[in-house]
Amino acid sequence: MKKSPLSQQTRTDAGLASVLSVTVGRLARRLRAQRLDASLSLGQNAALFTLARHGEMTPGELAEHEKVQPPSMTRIVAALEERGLVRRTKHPEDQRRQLVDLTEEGREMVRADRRRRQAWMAQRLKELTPQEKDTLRRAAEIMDRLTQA
Amino acid sequence: MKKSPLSQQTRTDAGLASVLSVTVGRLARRLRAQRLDASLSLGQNAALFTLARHGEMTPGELAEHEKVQPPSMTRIVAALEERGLVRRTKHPEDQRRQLVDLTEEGREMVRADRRRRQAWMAQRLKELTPQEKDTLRRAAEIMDRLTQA
DNA sequence: CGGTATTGTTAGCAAAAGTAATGAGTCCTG
DNA sequence: CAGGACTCATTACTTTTGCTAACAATACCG
Repeated sequence: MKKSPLSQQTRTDAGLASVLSVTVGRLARRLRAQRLDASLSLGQNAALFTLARHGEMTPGELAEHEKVQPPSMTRIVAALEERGLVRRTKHPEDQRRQLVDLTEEGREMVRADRRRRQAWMAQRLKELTPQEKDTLRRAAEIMDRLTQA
Repeated sequence: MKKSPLSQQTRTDAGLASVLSVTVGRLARRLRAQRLDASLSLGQNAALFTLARHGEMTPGELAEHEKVQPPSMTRIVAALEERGLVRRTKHPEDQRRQLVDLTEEGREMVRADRRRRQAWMAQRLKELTPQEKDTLRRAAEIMDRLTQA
């Protein structure tokens, strides 16, 4: 089995941290550039996605989850609301807070976005073996946990 | 074996594409925020890292590799040169081109950065099993290939 | 030679996220 | 039960980071 250049730098935790940082940064840029139609920004998509996965939550929780500062989330939510993709309701027990949730239109957008992303990534994914895709699947879960900690 | 919420969305290529996009975006933000001292931006680090890995190359090649446009790389290289981390020399056979390479100081910075990142990530990585770290290692290589395609 | 292509840079701009300050609402304590 | 401290979201402003377009210098080719 041929040793790839990368593997030589990932033996240590520090090496893995470096490689992962660089790779993740590059892939994030690539994904941003890929978003053909300027339909939704990456952040907007992420918020929508999170709501779809976890259900309604407050802007603050959403910001915490996405690892952005509250003002950034305010902007994201405002943009999504303007487009009718989310709805804001007052928190029943605390008038300071709000609850953000997807509208049916928002849910459809999540589905549409998933189809759209496939246009670029599916080409790449198609070239991967099932094992490699499985690796990515499991890595996504692990990275997800990393961001939470 | 308990089924995680994520796995339900990654059965299809499109689902995997979505999850990966969101997770990668979030982790990239997290990493950016993590860069404690304002030592180097993510992009600067990535360029440095690439030079450390592949040796000297022209700004254009570097831009191509990092998936940014040439003007962006101009700025990154200028910033690195100003700090004495890289050196620019004229290409021996083509006066238009330049060759960018690390200085010894740059090499030390790569090492220092690796140690610095470890401060945050090592905490997370420590909680992972060897198998999980291996998954990340292999995923990094796969994602690396994805960005090249 | 003279025109075209390529490489890198400069200039100007736009998107996205951050910090600091503000307003509204809640909670707690004296 | 009033006043002060705290919390959540927002507004205002700045920073970061990348882009496109236009340009200068060099190389290549007919």
